[in-house]
Amino acid sequence: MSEISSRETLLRAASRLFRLKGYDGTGLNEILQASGLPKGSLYHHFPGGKRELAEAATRTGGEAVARLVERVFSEAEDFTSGAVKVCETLADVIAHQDTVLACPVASILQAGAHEPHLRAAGQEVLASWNACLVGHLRRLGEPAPEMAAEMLIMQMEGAWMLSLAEQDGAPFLRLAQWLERQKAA
Amino acid sequence: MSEISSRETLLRAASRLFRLKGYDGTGLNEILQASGLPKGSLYHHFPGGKRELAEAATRTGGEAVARLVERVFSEAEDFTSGAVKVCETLADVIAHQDTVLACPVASILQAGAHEPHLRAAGQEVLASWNACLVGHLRRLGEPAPEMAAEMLIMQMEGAWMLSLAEQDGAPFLRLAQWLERQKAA
Amino acid sequence: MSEISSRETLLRAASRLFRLKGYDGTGLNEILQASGLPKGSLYHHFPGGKRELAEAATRTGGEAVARLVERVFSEAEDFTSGAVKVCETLADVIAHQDTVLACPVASILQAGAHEPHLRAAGQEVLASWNACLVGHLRRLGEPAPEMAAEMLIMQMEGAWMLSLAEQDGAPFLRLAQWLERQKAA
Amino acid sequence: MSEISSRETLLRAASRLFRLKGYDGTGLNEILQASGLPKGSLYHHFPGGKRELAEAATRTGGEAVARLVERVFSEAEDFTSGAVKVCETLADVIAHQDTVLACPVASILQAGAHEPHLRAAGQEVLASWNACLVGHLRRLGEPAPEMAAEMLIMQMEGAWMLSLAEQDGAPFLRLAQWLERQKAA
DNA sequence: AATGAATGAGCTTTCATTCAT
DNA sequence: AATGAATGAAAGCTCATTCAT
Repeated sequence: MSEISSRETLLRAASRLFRLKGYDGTGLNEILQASGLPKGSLYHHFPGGKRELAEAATRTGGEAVARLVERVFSEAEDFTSGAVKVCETLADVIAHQDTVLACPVASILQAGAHEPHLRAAGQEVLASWNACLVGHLRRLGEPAPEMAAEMLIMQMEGAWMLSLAEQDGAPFLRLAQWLERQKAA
Repeated sequence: MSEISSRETLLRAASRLFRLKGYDGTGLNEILQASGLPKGSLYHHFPGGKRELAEAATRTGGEAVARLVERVFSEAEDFTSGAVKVCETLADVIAHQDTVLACPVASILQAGAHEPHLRAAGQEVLASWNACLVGHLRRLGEPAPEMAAEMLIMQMEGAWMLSLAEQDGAPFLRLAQWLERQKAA
Repeated sequence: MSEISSRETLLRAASRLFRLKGYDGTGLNEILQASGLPKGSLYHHFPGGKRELAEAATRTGGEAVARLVERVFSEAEDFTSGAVKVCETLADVIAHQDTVLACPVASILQAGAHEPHLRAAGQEVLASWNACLVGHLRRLGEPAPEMAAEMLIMQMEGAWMLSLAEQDGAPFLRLAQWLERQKAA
Repeated sequence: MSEISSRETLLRAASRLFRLKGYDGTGLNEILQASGLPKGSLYHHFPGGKRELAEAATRTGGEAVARLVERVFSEAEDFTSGAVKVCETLADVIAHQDTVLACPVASILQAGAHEPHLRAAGQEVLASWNACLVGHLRRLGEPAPEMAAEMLIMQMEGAWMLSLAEQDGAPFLRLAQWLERQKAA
């Protein structure tokens, strides 16, 4: 029980900090301190050290986004309404944070050059988002589901980057607005 | 003469390494070694240290992209053909690198949480891209130039992130393809 | 066990070196090398780094002097004989060193301008000497114990400074001689 | 003209900073910046670098004290009144500083262990004070002029150290008060 | 599945000094 | 008697990790 809790606590603190300061900008001590766990406990839950913790945190963060997409598109009537709802929800999540956190994938991809496992974890998460979207778009009869899915992911990644720069979720709202206009046209 | 060259050399090495491994993932020693300069010379050219060097490198990298956009859109006949050309060129640039480097803005924005100057530099570069695009789109009679410009930037940032994940410029080519289809529709 | 020993070793080496070369003149590497301990171990025992180490070393050195004063004055029959004995003992200690070390307080007080904690540590040590002396002088029926205590401390600090300049403990012997003459008068 | 001024400016800034932060705690850049002189000018006026500058600054600071002693004792009618006046003047000087500066000799003596020239400079200054005092005391018919002179120097060095600790010139006033009581007795 | 003391390589930065002009 | 760019050694400190318990 407390075991699960420890791992979970560690993962939550790590995910937040990696998204806040990046993989290389976050120290292990910082994570331990934020999670209130004893110093030596990290290597019990994550024998692979910082790398393994970051992989797991990336997947954890990625799954949260995947769940959001899954939930929204399960009830969506078409591509546009689903995409708009996802963007609005992300803008809302960001608005409730005091600091805008980066996309969990973006925050560890940069370290991919010296940590290939992290790049692989990022690729997997992106692939999972893609698979989730493609499934729903196919079901909704979208003409080119693969392309539409990848484009939405690109746009969301871009909106997330701009939100990070502006420290405001507004780019997601502008993306939502644009998606609606595209449909109207 | 050699002064300019030293500063330039440092800037070039720094820009490449920051885009390869991120701000926090790149050590000063690494940059010095890559530029072949002696240890003490960095603080002569950049008294503000790593931070100042990264700011300058970000602006340098940002200007290169701005020049590309400017050159392409100066000769473009409409929004789509310009956007497509820019994407194809970036895909081509990436294809000629042995490792895919991140967008110069994305690579330092992550450190913005603990280095506000870097976030500001990233914001400035994004704003300069935006201004450049808006000017051309207005000239080309694009109906909503501000929105179109921001959307293109979002899509390019997203494509760059996916390219980083895949270690291949293909996402830029798929974005170009999608842009052409949008126009046809 | 070895923990205590490590901390103690570090403290001893630091105390000696700070008194020999001053706070700012002593490097951490020097202290580590003198104590034979590995580089990373300092921050384990003294998380506050050089500052914390110097504070502790100052108090350690200050207590040694306080113990000497306490021991001598416990057996002294009057102020003068106690003061003379303390001075002669210090002169003897100095004669047995190959280099004259500064007073532990004087050696860190100079850095007080940029390290307020060190000034505070020095003040505390001086106050402890004063309290110790005042207690004994009161017991011995000295007419103005506070003034006599402070004067003796001043004279000893001065003698220590002259000893440092001459690299010889003779000033303490001359102070002892003067103290005896004063009484006779 | 400007040559003399430059050297003088440098000396004044150096003297203040060495007394404030000690020899090893003061950087050359700091001195240059405080004096507003160009970077390369230091080695023209003081080819021996930091060491030579500190030697000269020590002598400069020492002479100021010697002049004070000379002036006061020229008009003094006996040892006690002269000593009291010197102490009161120093207390007054200190009261007009925002930070208490160390004795110019004490501030460089600590570095004597690795800079023998500095120790020598300190010894010379102390000797000059002693000579000045002995001359006057002999003239005034003081019974043991050498001993009285050295004792006064010791007491003043000690008072200066306590003033540094307390960041207040009061110890000099208490020394003056004690000197008067001694005479009365 | 837990701990925290211990480690040494690495970090960014400042240092006193030199040298070509 | 002047300059300021250039230098590399050394500074204090943090890092991810290991290991004995």
